[in-house]
Amino acid sequence: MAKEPEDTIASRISRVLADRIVRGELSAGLRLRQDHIAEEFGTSHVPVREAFRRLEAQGLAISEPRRGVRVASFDLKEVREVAEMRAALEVLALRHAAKHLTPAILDAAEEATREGDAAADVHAWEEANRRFHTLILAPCNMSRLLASIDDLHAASARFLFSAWRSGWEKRTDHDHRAILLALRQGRADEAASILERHVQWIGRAPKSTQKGAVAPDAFAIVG
Amino acid sequence: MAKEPEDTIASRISRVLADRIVRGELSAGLRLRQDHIAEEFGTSHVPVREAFRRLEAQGLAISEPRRGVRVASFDLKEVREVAEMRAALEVLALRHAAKHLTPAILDAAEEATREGDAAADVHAWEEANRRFHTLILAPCNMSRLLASIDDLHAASARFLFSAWRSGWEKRTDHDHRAILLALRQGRADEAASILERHVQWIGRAPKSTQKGAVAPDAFAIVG
DNA sequence: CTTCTCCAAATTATAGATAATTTTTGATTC
DNA sequence: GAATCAAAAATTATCTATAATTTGGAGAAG
Repeated sequence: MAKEPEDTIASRISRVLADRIVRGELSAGLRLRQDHIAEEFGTSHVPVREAFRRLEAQGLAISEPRRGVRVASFDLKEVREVAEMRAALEVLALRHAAKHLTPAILDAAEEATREGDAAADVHAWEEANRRFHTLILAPCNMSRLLASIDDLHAASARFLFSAWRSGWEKRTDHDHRAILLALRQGRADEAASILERHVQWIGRAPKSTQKGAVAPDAFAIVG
Repeated sequence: MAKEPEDTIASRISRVLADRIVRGELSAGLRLRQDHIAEEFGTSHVPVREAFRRLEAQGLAISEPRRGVRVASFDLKEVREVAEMRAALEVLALRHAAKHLTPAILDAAEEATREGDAAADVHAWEEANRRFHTLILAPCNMSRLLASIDDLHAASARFLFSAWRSGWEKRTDHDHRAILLALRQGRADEAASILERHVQWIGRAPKSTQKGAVAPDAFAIVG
């Protein structure tokens, strides 16, 4: 057993690189040299180039012909753009998912919220947050929509991690609970409008401090 | 001069293949054999594989490891999904674009609508239709959003071409004109809601006739 | 100190080879 | 004649080696 679900080398590489970029281990603008990466993964450059194409499509890397591939940079404008796209698409997904939501799913989503509240660091919080959103949206059963949302979520997480590089304090996610309450009571429209506002909080007036650091309070809700 | 804007062979291949898939020249389920394609384009298989990754990300092809790549199939459910995503994202784009629209842009969009009304075949109509949408949305200046809309537009066009394989009759696009009128009068919200309804007409009850052919009238508006 | 030339490094792409896997074909059996 | 299983062919996925092109910088000339 113990067979890995990643079948091609290229997909494994793109997954690992995407994770590193999102977590901030590879900083914006950094050049991704195919030969180095090939060496690290013990492969040739061919699957590496395929992985680059995938990252490019996800918006995590940009490729300039004959000049190589580098980690995509992102500014506040793009963060807002991603937040608005997520808001629009997650609302759509929730509208379709609502009628398929079961109490069991809502309980699992509530558990995810609790885990987020208890998270020790930003990575644990993000993992729980992502699970919450996935749980309530997946029942829409629209694969293309869910894939797009997933890519946007990764872009959001990247911003979140970069902003919260240092310092993390526990908080309680009231929006998640309000969404769940509305869903339990069958008020799907209200749940959707809370979700819309909730997601759009990302990238709102980060008020960077002197040294480029960012004030954590500006992101009271980053779901 | 006459230098082509496509710099890498891989991007050229993916563009040509995407066009063929959208136009229906490559039918759903067809296997894309890398060596054959490599031979056709006079290249090796490496850029072909890169092109495959791009097509996969666009949802035009699906790749099964060790079993190769085939043209993605699509059913009515996915067409509706794409239509709803387009509606959500185009509304978002228009809301941001509205304040940057100039009379010159609106005139160009009106000209595109006229060309669509006069189109001799479905390909000419689609080209004009696409130009209309691009013209009024591009000023939102959100590159990621516009790229997503473009991919969705390609998926829509694919469905349109497959449904309208035989038979094409001229029509007048009242929705486009209503959108332009609302924009000229500064009623962006109304323009957005017409656009939302307009785009969602795609994939509504195609009522296929006996032989799998589709009744053109079912797609009175396919924008 | 600026500008120019030239060289090294990196990317893009070609060609050919190999192992693994899928598909097809063919032979054998019931 | 149909079904089944094995051999053969085709295809994918990958590696190695190499050519062409381009960028970027090091060092020389003004």
